[in-house]
Amino acid sequence: MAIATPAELPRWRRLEPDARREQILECAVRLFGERPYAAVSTTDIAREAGVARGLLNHYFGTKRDLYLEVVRTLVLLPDLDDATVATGPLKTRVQRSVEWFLDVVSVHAKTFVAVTGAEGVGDDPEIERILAAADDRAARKVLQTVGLSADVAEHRAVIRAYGGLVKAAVREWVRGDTLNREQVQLLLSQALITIVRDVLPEVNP
Amino acid sequence: MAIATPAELPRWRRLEPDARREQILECAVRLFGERPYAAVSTTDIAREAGVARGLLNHYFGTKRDLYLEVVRTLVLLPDLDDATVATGPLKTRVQRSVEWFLDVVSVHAKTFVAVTGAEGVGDDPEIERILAAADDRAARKVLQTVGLSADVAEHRAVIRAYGGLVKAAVREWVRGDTLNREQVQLLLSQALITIVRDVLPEVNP
DNA sequence: GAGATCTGTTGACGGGATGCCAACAAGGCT
DNA sequence: AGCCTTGTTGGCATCCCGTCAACAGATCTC
Repeated sequence: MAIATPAELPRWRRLEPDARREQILECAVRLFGERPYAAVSTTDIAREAGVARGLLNHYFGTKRDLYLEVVRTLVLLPDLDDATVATGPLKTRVQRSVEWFLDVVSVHAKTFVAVTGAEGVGDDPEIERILAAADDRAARKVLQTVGLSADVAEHRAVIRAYGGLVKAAVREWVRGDTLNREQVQLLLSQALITIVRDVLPEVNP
Repeated sequence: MAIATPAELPRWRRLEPDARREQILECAVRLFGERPYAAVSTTDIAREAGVARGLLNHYFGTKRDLYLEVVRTLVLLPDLDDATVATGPLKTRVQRSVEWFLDVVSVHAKTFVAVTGAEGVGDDPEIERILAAADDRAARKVLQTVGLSADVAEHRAVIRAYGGLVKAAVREWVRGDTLNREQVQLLLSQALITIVRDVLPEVNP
């Protein structure tokens, strides 16, 4: 027996602002993760969330603002476990640090590649800023892990550049065809060791 | 004596398809190099080229197609001079190669950073493909310069990853605040030396 | 439980950008 | 001079986005 149909049932449900915002954001993350920015319309996101298009603007401002929120959500990396803050010789610390990072990445591999990948013409200062902040945070962690101060701006800059190597290497790996994890680990470890040993001491003002 | 003014002078000049195409492409390169994709309208490009908007579609198809053409144009790097194909010890060859590269980059610095800059979420397969091809070309050049075969897929993959380091480092430099050219050169040289010496031999199948 | 109130949500409007295409005209040919 | 080729224009139809006034769930009051 079917449930009795009420004469009037609500056409839409009311949600707490935080809940609604979260729900919309989730849909946006999914869609922006699948297709390029321009290929995702606010109509798509609204439909996906089962919501009027105008509501996106109400909660996030412009489409671009929503997009920035998505990026901010995706670039967050979990903090380094205290357990993995290594002691011992440089080589050991570096290797363990790289291992930890690859572990983390391998979980969110697809998303990670999507976020750090896709380089194209048309610098977007705002996005640049967000990613730069994330890179700087990562650089501080790396310096801390290998036992150096994170307060030297030049050192952080070098490590941020090293981050470019990390991303590119992970992309080669996750894309699944060209390098395997061991090879990536070797590359990243050797490079970081050289940087800490031979480069950082020279860029110190 | 001034030239006699004809009663009617042409409202527009006819150009050879190639010439017109080239002219439009130049304007597109300039604008896309300055602002993000979405912030450049076809109207802007058309106005800049002194041409009707519809002509862009006639020559390039969609705005996106024009954009891809711009990317293709920008990622081309001049070939390595034969003169700079170094002989001598590895260290010398590497350093000269890095120097050459930085020279090239410093000319197109602004554009280079714009092209290789991070766009953010939303992998664009087409652009990915174009940039990957360019990276692979660059990787072959590097391998050739340091005197190795470019036929080992794993080696090219490692060097493509190295390209990530190069781009990130150049960005730190060109952005003008964090690293200077000497520091970048040191970083890139040391890293490449380590890669050639300690990494490539290990990833050989 | 009926009405007042609050506010989350809708739907339509205006501005702007894009792709398309038929008509137009510049420049060469006969 | 008139014709022909085809590079070029300009307007139309469509879609996307931001705004905002009006609507209607949900809650409170009496």
